[in-house]
Amino acid sequence: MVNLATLQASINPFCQIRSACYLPEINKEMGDKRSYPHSSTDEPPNSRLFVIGSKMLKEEDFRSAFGVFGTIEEIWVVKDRSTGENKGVTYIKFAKTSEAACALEAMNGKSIGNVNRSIKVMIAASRDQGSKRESNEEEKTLRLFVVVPKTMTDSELYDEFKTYGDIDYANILKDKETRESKGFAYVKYYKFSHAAIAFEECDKKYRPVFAEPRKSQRDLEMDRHYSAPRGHDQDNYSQNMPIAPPLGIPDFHSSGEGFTKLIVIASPVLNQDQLWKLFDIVPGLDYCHVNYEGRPRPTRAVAEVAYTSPQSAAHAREKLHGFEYPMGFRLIVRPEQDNRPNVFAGRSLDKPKPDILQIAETIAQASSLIQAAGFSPDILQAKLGLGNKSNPGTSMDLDIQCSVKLPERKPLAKIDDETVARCFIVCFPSALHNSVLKDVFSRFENLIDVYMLNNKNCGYANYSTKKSAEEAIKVLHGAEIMGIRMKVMEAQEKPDHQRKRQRIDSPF
DNA sequence: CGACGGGACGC
DNA sequence: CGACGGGACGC
Repeated sequence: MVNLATLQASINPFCQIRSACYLPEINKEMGDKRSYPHSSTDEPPNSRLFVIGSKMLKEEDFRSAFGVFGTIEEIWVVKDRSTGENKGVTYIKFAKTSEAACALEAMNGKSIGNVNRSIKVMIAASRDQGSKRESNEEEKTLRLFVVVPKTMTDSELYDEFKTYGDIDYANILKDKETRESKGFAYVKYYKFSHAAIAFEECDKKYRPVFAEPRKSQRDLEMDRHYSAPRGHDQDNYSQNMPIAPPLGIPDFHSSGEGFTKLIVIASPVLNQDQLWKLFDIVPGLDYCHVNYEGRPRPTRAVAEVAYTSPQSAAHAREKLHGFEYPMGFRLIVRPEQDNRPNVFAGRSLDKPKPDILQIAETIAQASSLIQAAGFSPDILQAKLGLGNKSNPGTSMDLDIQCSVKLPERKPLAKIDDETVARCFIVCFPSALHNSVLKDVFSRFENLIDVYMLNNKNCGYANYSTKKSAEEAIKVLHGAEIMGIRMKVMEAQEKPDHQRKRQRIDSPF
């Protein structure tokens, strides 16, 4: 038996228990589908429990034990169809996911009614999948998949969602090469009830869903076993890492042997001349050819960069791989042929780490480039670890070519600020890249997000203050940026049916 | 002259 | 041990 006190004690603080005032409603007649449209489905997700217990337990036993956690929509004690015998399993449908979560966490393993045996409480599998269980069951109740503004960082996401419970990790998905946000993220909690509260209470703009579980380790091993039976695996544990480490900038210390040609992945806003100047920092540049990939507008530049000696190529790779140029884009620099001769096996790499003199030299060499490209030298210094206090953002300013004078960049909006003003943006003849948009529109404070619609030349910039949107319009409307003509005007209100419900914080 | 985004994890 | 019933034209 459990009493209310033990229940309360076992319920976590993030889970709001329904008080007695809800009980009369619970006690009214059940099974009325018109008032509980979801009672026979699993909506909202993970709101239906599957309870294994004694065949002696009656509906009322479940009602009195589980009713305290919230609104029960239906209790179904399964009986044998022909004999009518209680089969010892029961479905309990709650109105809310968090209610089911609290009930599960509090009641699993407890005994109820007058039966001196513990019950087992699980999330009911959806009706169509029968009784078969996911290989890694728990994950589907702990992990949310959310849409996030492109301007959001991992730690902002973490801070935003930690208000609902203890977070295992909060990872924004990023392009493997450019490291730009893809605009969605996983947030994993340690407890189902925390994930459930986040699912229900977070701002609707995040469009949360419970994430589909990743393939289990066993499944992955099976796959590997049948496809590529090579070597040992190294990382199936990343899903359990607290916060994804920034992808290392691997292998800075490659030997100066084996390759003279590099493949460079870079921002599509860079032209061949800019890339040439950058790679020409390292003596021995032979040529630099650029192609642009991505339709309808380029999403990246792919350059073939060759040096006259392997030492130069290795040096360029070492200095420039992972370098953020421009803001938001890390260069990817790798040998054209990555199946290098295995010089690593024989001897250890005794090449020293770049020392302070080398770095200083690089900076000196870079200065002319920086001048030419319109960067400020202290940003590069900061980037290479010598720098002064300024610009903690560690990213470089873009070389924005603009027909009008742009203000300095300003802080973005606080992460939970609401959009109060929107600019409608039209680019002609083609859309500007995200990183350029972000740079330009963040010159007016409190930018929330800026984006172009898919395959269109128009988009929106969202601000949390009306003043900024107005200033952006005043400055940018009619301007020409990177050769693109801009129209920036006040956005019409969304049509009614697409307006998302937003929190209303204003007292008025 | 353009109007309302986006959804899956390195093998 | 242990996985899917019942209801059914009304206000």
